[in-house]
Amino acid sequence: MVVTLKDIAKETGKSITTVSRALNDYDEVSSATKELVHRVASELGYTPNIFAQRLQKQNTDTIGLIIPTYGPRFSDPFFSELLAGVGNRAASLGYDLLVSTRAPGDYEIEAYCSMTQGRRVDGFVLVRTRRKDARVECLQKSGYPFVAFGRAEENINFPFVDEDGTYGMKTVVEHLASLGHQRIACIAPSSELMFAHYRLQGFIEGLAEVGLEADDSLILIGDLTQRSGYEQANKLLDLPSPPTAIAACNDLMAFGAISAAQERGLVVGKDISITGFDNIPMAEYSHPPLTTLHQPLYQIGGMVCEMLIHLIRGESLEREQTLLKPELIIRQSSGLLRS
Amino acid sequence: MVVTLKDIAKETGKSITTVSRALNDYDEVSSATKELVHRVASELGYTPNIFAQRLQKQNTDTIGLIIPTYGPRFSDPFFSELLAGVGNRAASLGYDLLVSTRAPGDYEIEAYCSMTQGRRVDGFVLVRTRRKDARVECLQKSGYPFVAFGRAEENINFPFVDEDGTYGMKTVVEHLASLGHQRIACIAPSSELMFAHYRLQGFIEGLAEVGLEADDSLILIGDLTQRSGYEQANKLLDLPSPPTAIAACNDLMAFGAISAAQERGLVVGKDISITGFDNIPMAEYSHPPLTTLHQPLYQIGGMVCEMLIHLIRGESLEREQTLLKPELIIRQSSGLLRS
DNA sequence: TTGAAAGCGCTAACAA
DNA sequence: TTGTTAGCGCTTTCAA
Repeated sequence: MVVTLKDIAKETGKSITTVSRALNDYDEVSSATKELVHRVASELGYTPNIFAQRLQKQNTDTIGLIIPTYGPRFSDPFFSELLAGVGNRAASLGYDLLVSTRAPGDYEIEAYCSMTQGRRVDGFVLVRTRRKDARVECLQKSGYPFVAFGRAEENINFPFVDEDGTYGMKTVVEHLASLGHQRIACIAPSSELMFAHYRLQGFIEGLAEVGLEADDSLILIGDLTQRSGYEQANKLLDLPSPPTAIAACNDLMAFGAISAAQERGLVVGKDISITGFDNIPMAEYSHPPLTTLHQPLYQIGGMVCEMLIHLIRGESLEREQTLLKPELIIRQSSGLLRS
Repeated sequence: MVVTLKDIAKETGKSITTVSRALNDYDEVSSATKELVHRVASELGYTPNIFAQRLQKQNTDTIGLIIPTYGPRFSDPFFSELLAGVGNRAASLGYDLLVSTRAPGDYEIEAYCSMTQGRRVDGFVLVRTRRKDARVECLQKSGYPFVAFGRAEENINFPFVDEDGTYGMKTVVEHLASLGHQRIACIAPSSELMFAHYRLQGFIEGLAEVGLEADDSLILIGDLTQRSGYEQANKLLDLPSPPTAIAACNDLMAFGAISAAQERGLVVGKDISITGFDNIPMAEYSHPPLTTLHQPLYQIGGMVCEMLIHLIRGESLEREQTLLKPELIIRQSSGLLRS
């Protein structure tokens, strides 16, 4: 039923070896034989058995991506776009993409172990690096190639693509300060997440650069969801002297903050300025449209994937580590301080 | 370097066969041998070579999921949650998940072909069925097991889980009518998508049931994105006699419609009612919180995945086809008609 | 330019 | 209860 090399060999009167060589376009095979073999192969509808190939070649032509799913109702537009970027690039380079979804924690590492020990994949794309990242340790120990979207702490070295969150948040603070804001709050995710660390650092440095004092009561921790943006913004707005601007560290939390402000009758962009980070497609059509920092997730996914495949193939990387400058997109959610 | 059965055989003095049988817990192996083999195996850090197993067993223990990515900036929270549901269930049942991302169209079918012809997966999860669905044809022809999230046209039969969109939209229309709305508009995706077809049908039937006339000028086509919700809502609001309520066929478009209304100074839930469908997590924390229909995507992903694995294992399904009743979640985006 | 034969690591039919 | 042997479909020496 399923066509194998053997069938083609029988049909053409050649040996299995010759057929294999012809199909793999070896130089030593005569062009007549090649043509014959190819014709018969396509007539019979031959497709190689990839497991036989993989067993023989001891590789998998597959890359692994383990998506950290926060919460039971995991629904982050961030990952859709990244996944599309990784997936499409992998396909175009002839690689399969094995995806696993795990909540961060113990079981997450098991997923990596089962993929590495079972040699199911040739390498990994690692997303959303963390300060003390067991995944990085695990992969470095196992010697598996991987490329991360995100950096680690200074002393740990690996190939990555990352956006310069520090720079990004600085430009946001600068922007808000230039609009006259002096009490600027920040809703940041736990600094356990490296990107959050860098963004928060940018927020603090940004304040210093424009000559504003950092006020700890204006820095709250969120969990990246719209809900937590809403909750933390409410806390900020309840302060005796509330901020006139809120810089959220991602768009989703910014949306939540906007809802909280609007619920109190504030006009966002006038009474209060709120900014995000990521520029997810929704940011353009929210009310008001969101001032945020653009992150080209689809492209980043592609870059990371391509770097990984180079690594897997033993090729050297043009750049081991890339830091992208996010672009500030000014929309109507930020505006002049009302005097 | 890599430990194989051979190594364990050498170490224990048993044959490769016995070792294999011991590790696979065959009855006929003496418990002493089993224990010995297991001990040595774990001492040596043995893990089976899955490709050898798959070559031998002629199966893959892998299921395929091809995500249709609409547009270059694919960012649909819908799929994140579904993916998590499928992925987690697959993992817990011992299956790998091979994901491919393709824009609907010609290349999409290629992805299915390469997965089927290469026998890379044991079966497929099919998402977002379409009226004339080349994927269904392709899979039915190839005889590959698959389970869909979504139905096809009446004459085509396959296992699926789906939400009853017709019922859902009827309850929405009923709800809006009970609030006094008479001019109710609908923003629906192209009826090419089966779920859109059912939802639109529910909208129309719902109008009839409450004794309202359907007005074609109040039914516009969107593409599921926030942007198109925004654009279509603007068209509706520009009508000489604009609707007092808009039922969008998904949450994202509802958000876009809300933005459009708010931009004109309308208070959503008072001056105009706007509803969605899906109840993505954002719906709860938007401004105003969105009246919508809940779809348990995570659970649906799990169900579909589990059904597929039953099918792959040749087990019979408890239910071949499941239709879920979506629950209406009433929030503040819908309210009494202003007189 | 081609073919025979070995082997990738595993499972399973058959024999002992 | 265990071992021998064959074979899954492929690639790759080695020899002709």
